[in-house]
Amino acid sequence: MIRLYDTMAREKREFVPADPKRITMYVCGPTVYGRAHIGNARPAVVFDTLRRLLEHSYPDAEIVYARNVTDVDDKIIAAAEAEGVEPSVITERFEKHYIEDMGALGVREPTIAPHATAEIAPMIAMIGRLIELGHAYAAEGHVLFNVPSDPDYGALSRRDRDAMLAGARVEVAPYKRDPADFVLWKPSEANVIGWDSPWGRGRPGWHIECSAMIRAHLGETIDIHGGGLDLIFPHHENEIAQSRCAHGGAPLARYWVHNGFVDMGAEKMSKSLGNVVTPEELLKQHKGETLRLALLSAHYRSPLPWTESLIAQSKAALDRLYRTAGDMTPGEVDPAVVDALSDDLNTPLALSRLAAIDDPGVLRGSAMLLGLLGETAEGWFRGEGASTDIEQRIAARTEAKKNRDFATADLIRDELKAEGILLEDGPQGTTWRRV
RNA sequence: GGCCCGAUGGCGGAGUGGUUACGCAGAGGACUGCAAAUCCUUGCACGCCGGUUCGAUUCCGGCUCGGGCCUCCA
Repeated sequence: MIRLYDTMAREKREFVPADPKRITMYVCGPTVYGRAHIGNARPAVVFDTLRRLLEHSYPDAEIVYARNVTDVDDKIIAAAEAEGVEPSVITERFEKHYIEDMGALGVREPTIAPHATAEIAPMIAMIGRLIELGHAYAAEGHVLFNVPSDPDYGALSRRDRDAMLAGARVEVAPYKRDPADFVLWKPSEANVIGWDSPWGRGRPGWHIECSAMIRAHLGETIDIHGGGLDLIFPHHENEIAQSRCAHGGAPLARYWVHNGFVDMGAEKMSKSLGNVVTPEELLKQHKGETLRLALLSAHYRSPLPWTESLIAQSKAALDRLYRTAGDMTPGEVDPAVVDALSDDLNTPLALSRLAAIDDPGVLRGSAMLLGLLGETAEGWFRGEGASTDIEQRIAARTEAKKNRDFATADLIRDELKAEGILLEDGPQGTTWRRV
């Protein structure tokens, strides 16, 4: 039995899929205008791990995991203008990077990756439906969702209208009927990317994108909707309002799962704060798997302080796990690991249980549920590349040792160490690894 | 200001009404020509003040500190 903390209920709930043969999960993906940072990678890794758990726990079910790509957005438009290229040049480049970066962290590609620009028709259809039903209105080329038309608005973020407006940081546009109304469709000037619509040439707002794509690919009600804590309000609140109002009250998602932030120092890592560190940079120094373990070392809802020490600890922990697992093929999954993950994806507890496994096959099989120990110990410790030279020098050292010429033996060992190769003398002879 | 979350040893981080995980780092020992790795042993914690209780790190209240959201954000 899997239990998940549901943000809507503010408590852990037993996960029961609506259809045990087809489990649907949607996670808000990247807006592809720049390189992802390690904070962006957290939801990718967390929900990738949840997906692996679902696949393990529901072997007979189809697990449909959708992660969207937002490829129309004002930041994309700005980036394209700055480079003097079409927006698609920007979005294709950064989507490619996103897939590479996440792939390096052991994140599998989702089942479906809908792109906003390819789904304009369903968005227009949903907006039209909301207008028909009196939940939205057109004004000066915009279409706005009328928040007061939805009595349940605010249920996810637990805010009432006064609270939402009290601290509003943005000026209220004059064409809004209500200050809380948000945009479903906005006009595009002639030189800006846009599509024809009943309300003129324009482009979709951010929130409608997810609602329309969920409906198109997964249905009116999905099992799990995921994303970062900062998306609860307004993004997910607005998604809920759009979808529920367009679908006669059907709830958008049965479980709302939100991950906490990666922190730099005391505050969250974010592009607007400018305190980001990217997988791109980190991968020059560290293996992706080390970064993945670091991201899984705290519970997904807790803040995760990102430090050099965390990376070093993760690396050391993986060295030990790989030493135990060796090159054994994956075996049974340890039920203790499944239990830990099944309790609201308690990855730190699962990791501690991994550390207690002696059997190499069971260890590898269990670790792979977390997307870890995916390569051989040989690959982890030695990497790719020729090694006959190394083997020859080790043989020379072994010969020197046999002659009790320890000066020569130590010289060879020191030389190799300077090249980043560490020798270890065991009962079966000398082995080596890269450090 | 409103809403929400958190505070655990040198670091990361679970968990629990009573004997306090686990990992990393440290110390000692075994092993080793010396190392490394491994194994054994080991020190170190539950923000503050009250309350409930036979007993609280764990439950309740207050406080302090930190963080998040309040229409850019994973």
